[in-house]
This record gives sequence, structure tokens and C-alpha cells, in this order.
Amino acid sequence: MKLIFAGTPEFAAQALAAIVEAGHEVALVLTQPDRPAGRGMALQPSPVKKLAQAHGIEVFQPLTLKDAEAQAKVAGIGAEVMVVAAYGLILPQVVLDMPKCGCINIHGSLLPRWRGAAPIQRALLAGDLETGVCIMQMEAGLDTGPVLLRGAFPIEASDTTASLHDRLAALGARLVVEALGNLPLVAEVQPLEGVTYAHKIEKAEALIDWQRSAAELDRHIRAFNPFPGAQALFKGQPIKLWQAVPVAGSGKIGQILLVDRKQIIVACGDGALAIQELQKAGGKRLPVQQFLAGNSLQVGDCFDLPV
RNA sequence: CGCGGGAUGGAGCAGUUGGCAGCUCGUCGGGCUCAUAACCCGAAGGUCGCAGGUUCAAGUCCUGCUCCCGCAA
Repeated sequence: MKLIFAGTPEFAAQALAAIVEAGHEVALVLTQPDRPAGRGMALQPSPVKKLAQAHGIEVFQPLTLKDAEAQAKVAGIGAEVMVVAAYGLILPQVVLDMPKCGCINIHGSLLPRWRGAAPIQRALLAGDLETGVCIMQMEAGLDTGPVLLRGAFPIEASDTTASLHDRLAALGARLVVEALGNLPLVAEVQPLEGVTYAHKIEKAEALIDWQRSAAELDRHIRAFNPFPGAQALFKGQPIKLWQAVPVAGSGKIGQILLVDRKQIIVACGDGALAIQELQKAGGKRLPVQQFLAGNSLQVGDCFDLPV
């Protein structure tokens, strides 16, 4: 099947890889323009762009699809369908209507829950018990289109955004290939009940507020792993927390209740958090024992509370 | 040229105005104990990221390079 693929991050790249693998003709890949990123602010191609180039597929990186020139480029391909996954640009109605079978989207949540930009993190933060992927027919609204295929799996107590992302990307890749092979599919309109929006993750949200419950902070840490990392402040120094479990305990909020070779227990608004892996600025992620070898954290010390 | 921190025995760190390379942990051997990730005694293990330079003498000062990380995007 001749198609156009539009996507940007790793999540989308896995879907593209599966589509190519399945033998579909990817005539054009749309992805966000290279952006300065990382240390040194060097221009970075997106994962999707790198993969497309590796397969010799033409890459198109318009700033917007609202102008006639970009639209003409897309229209000129004459694709039967366009697959969109975490592309990051709004597709105007005229573009949505271009391919014979329209545009289908891979979304990392169980729609209509968590429409929007950061479904994986929001599901984890909210304490959802399951998540999944929906393949949907795109409409002008944000993730509002009828669902063609869906797959779900439980969220484990140890899941992080990283681990969910991997499973969701693999599931999304499998489902989109299945969908492409069976078009046209019966579309199931999204129910009006249960609609929620997954707002973009703000950097400021990563800051740990010890007044919240231990269970909440545990989810917080897992949701911000691997990016940007849950950040606590200790005597003014930023310390990232990578792994912790909620435990029983109480005390002055933010105060260290116990330190041993496996954990650092900190009092929270409700319960306490046993930190197992952490990282200070300039250093790497370390298990508690190694972290303590070079940094002294003692019972009674307090983490800073946000102002 | 976005800002900044770092590279020192297996791991994590310290090393003051240049002067014999230290600490916590681990490893190995021995001891104590009903027992232990506990405690006591002892041992091994380092071209101090790479390459130059200054000096009687460089982990420490200067220059270039490689790699890692925090912020910011």
C-alpha cells in the first residue's frame, strides 16, 4: 500500500520501521524540522528522519502544513493513506482529506481517555491500572476520531514512562500494520463519557513536593523517568530521584527518617518514600549504597520543600 | 561557538599555597558470634581520561584532544 508517514520521536520511528518491514511503500516521510537540542545545542534530526534516511525514503520537514506549497507536496504523492504518530503539527482538514483512506493516527492511550500530547505520563501520574494504544481515523479535533483498532495491557507497579513507552510503541507498531492490512475497517465512534486531556509535561512539574502522598510521589518518579527526571532539592542542590517505593512511616515532611545501604526513607505528606536510586547534578544515577559512599545524607536531614 | 560540573585502585568520592596518593564501600585472608549486609585484625589492587608543555619536583599550573553528566531547548 502506498502511504505517507508523519511522525517525529522514537515512538513514531518504531511504527515506521514496522510499516517498512511489512512491505508497504512509504512514498514520503513528514517529520519536524531539525531542532537545536542537547548539549551544545547542535541541530538534531528526529529519530524518524534518521530511520527514513537509512531506508532511502524522501523526507519532508515543513514548518506548517497550512500553506499551499506544503499541501501541494503532500497531494502530489497520491498516497492511499497517511499514517500519523506523534508528529507534532496540526493537519488541516484539506490534508486530512487528501489520501483516499484519510489519515490514521497511532495514539498511546485508551481513548477517549488521555487525548493529547502526553498520554503515557498522564496515565501513570493518575494511577491508571491499564493503558494501551488506539489506531484511529483522524478528524480535525484533537484525538477525537473514531477508533479502528485498540489494544490494552495492565500498568505494573514498577512501570515507568520508559517501560510503558517501549511496550506501547511495540504494540502501536503491530496494530498499525494490522490496520493497514485490513483497511477499510469499521470505525467505532469515541464515547462522550470519560474524555480526559493529557496536557503537555511542563518542566516545573518534575519538582518533588514532599507534602504530597508517598503513593503519589512514587508515581511521579516513575512518570518522569526517563525524562526529565523527578527532581528533589536537598540543601539547595538538585537531586534527581529515579527509583523509590512508598512505605509506612511518618515524620516532619521532607525529613530523612532512616538511612541504610539499600534505602533512604523520607517522610511525605502521607506515608514515606524509600528512595533506592538517585543522582546529583554532574553525577550519574547511583544506587543508594554507592551514592552514600561519596555524599553524606543523614537521619534528620531535610529535603527542601518547594516555596 | 547556549550555561555549567566532572574524568584519581572494582564502585562512589577527597586531595589544602605544586613536595612520598587518601576516605567510604566492595574483593581476598584470618578472628569473634547461635547467627548476620554486624563487629575486630590483616592483605591485595592506581601509567591520577589521552597528548604535549612549565618545573629540581605536576593529581595539583598552562595548551590541545577524547568521553561522561547537570541546566537550558
